[in-house]
Amino acid sequence: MASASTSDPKLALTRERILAEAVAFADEHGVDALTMRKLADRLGAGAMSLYTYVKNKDDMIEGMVDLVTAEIELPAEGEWRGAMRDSARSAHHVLLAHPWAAHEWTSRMPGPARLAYMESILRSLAEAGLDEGLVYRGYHAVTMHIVGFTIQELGYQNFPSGQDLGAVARAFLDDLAVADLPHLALHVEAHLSDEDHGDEFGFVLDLILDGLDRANGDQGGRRG
Amino acid sequence: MASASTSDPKLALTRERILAEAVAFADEHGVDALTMRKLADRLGAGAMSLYTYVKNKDDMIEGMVDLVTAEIELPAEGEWRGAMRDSARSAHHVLLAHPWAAHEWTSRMPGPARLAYMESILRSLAEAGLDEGLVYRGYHAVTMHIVGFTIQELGYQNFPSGQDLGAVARAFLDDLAVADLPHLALHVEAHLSDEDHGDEFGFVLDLILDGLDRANGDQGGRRG
DNA sequence: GGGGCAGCTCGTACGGTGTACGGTATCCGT
DNA sequence: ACGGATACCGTACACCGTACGAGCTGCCCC
Repeated sequence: MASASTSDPKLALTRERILAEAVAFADEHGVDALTMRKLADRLGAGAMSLYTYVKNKDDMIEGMVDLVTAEIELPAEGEWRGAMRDSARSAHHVLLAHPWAAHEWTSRMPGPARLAYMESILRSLAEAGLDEGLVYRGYHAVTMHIVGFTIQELGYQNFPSGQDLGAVARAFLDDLAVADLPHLALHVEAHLSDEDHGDEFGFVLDLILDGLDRANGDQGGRRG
Repeated sequence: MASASTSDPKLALTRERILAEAVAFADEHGVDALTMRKLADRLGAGAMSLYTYVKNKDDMIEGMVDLVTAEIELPAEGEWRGAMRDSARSAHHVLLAHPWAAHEWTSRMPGPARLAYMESILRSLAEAGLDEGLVYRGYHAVTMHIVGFTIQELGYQNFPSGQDLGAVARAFLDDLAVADLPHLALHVEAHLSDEDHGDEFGFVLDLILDGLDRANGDQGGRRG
């Protein structure tokens, strides 16, 4: 019956528990608000106790990113386009569910889960029969799209904090010399009345996958 | 003969001088090492004096990002594919020259220079005759690619700090169970012997631009 | 000329951070 | 029973962003 969520004093400290609680905290309050003292409080421990399981704060955040990465569904075997799409979409969802993670992802060394993730993408592309150079480029294109797009997307919803985009964008437009920025004004209006612009993430992803497919037909696939 | 670079006591404090010096400092030591005290020292001023010209540190970094953005060459009028490519390449160069900037770009409100930049991309796409929905999606695809790709690229060279990628990647591979990650091992080897993989940035950019072109032919361009 | 005021400069101080260090408590192998 | 490892954590330190208010100018209006 006892919930383990906040400060059950009987629960032993472990690296896993620390990382899980840190992820939960970052999800709730943002990674900037995460401090060793506050996290320790939440775990019912002293701040310095965490350092038994964690080298330092950077190491901890690295571990958090890896924990999040482990949630991503890896590309299945078989038809590569669909598998890649599904996995990319899963990564997109996971990174949106932990809005701080994409940003950290880009500036830290990969842990074991992320290495496994990288491996799986590369394998999927290689087993699709892509030319070696195309695997190299395709890997960059796809992963770049996944985290780049998500970061960009999160940027839009993080502008102030919490309130809806509409009010912000409105104020934004009113403040600036809209007359000088007509296309931007239109674009923001489009954002306001979104919903029916559909699946942007998938749109660009398909541009990339189509391009890889086509490039492969031109130079590699046809040759074999 | 007197250089104005570091602490000429006669130079008046201005927002422009502060931002320029802050950018220079961040270029040299990274944005994490940038503190108000150290920056003030460099300017031959007291830390609190900066606050006359800058609301707070966040405001300052916003200004720094905007200053950097102003270096980007906007897309020229005329043939849109070439113009977009040139501008994207310019943005890519600028963001590589200020390695901290791409990361900040994604988490801060745009200032005047960035608004102008956004406007110019949107205008270029619109004047290319793209369908309204394609302008919306194309804008996101292109800008996402520029900063996403650059961030990813910088991630690779920021792993430790300063030393060359080769040694790091080697150590990296040796540590990990390479046998379990064969495709990743291959990929890292490819990174080690780079130089001839060519223009990755342009490769993906072309995938996107080609895709937009094609999508426009299918639904918009043909109709008009 | 003089008095006031506005704006720039910045010393000091406060509440916060990450974490080094050393002390204590608890357990385990002998 | 006891010695040593291990987990825990209180205290302290250096450093951070920045609120506050005191000093110093230089200008305007009487």
